Amino acid sequence: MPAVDHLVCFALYAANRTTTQAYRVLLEPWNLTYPQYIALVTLWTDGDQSVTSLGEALQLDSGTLSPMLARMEAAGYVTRTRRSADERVVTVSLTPRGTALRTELAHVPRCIAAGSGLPDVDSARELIDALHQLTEAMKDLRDHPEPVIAASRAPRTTA
Amino acid sequence: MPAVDHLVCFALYAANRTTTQAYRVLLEPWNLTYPQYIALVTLWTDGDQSVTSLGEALQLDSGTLSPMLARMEAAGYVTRTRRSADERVVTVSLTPRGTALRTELAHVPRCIAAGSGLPDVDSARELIDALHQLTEAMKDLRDHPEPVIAASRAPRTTA
DNA sequence: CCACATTAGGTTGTGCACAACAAAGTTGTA
DNA sequence: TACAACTTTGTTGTGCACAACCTAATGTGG
Repeated sequence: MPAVDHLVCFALYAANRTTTQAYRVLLEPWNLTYPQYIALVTLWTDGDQSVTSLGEALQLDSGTLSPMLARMEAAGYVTRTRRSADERVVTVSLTPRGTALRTELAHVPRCIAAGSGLPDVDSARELIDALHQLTEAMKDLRDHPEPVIAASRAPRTTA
Repeated sequence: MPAVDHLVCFALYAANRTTTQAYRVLLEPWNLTYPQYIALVTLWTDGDQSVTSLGEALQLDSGTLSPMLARMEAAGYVTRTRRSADERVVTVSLTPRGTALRTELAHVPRCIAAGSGLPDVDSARELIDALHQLTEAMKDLRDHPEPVIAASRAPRTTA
């Protein structure tokens, strides 16, 4: 077994890429990527909204979203219009075609859920909770990096 | 709470990016990225090896590794030499500088482990196992995509 | 030996991520 | 009303990921 397989970070990294690959197979007929799909899920569920709002939901910044939304607009799934009340804000709206995808892609979450190997909703929620906790812990670490003490003897786990 | 937060796939996606961001803070002084770091971990642990072997360990293909290893060679951390016995094979070897990083970066896994919020080695292993199982399930799905049956009523979980 | 398939690695093109920066609009305040 | 500070979005440059393709080297059957 490769050395990195003992690290939480690598298990996360590998699982994320493999999941993205599974989505790729499902989404390819619509020329959609996984990040584009979750943007659509957000728009379907929470409705048309600003770039910033979408970025907060997906935890992505404008450097990622601007080109991605431009591609989705070119594909005819969304439109981008500046609000007259505040010309800084761009509202991302679903087109009829983008709205129709909600029905066309209804099999996607079913395929993923059925193929996930997770036996029920509770085990899925447990995994989600564990990942959310890890995310929050890593945000702390990212935003408050402890000064490196060379001689530190922190408790040892294998993250 | 954003709609996508109920999906296993998004929890995975967000946790992976946030973990990478935490590593970025730790690795930035050495101009290393997270994928470069796990390549080094593999070389430190399993020794010099071919590009293919490294790709199997990290689950990455030559399209990703070739440019990355070229950057690591330019940084002076590894060398790439063709084997005389089989000129197709390139051996990736640690330079003295690359080997020295193992000591210099010894704080990195400690910082991540201490900041991960995982209380002990057992809980880390549980999470790793759950992620490995998910990875294998997603590999199955990726490699054997079931033909989409529009009327399928698969058991519902929220993956 | 020769034609062919196979294998290893590299190249090209597209799409995220993200840091750093730029530009335009809005707001608070002197 | 000026004008500096702030907000929102977009742009640029770098580095993964990965599909598709290419080349060189090796192996294999005839």
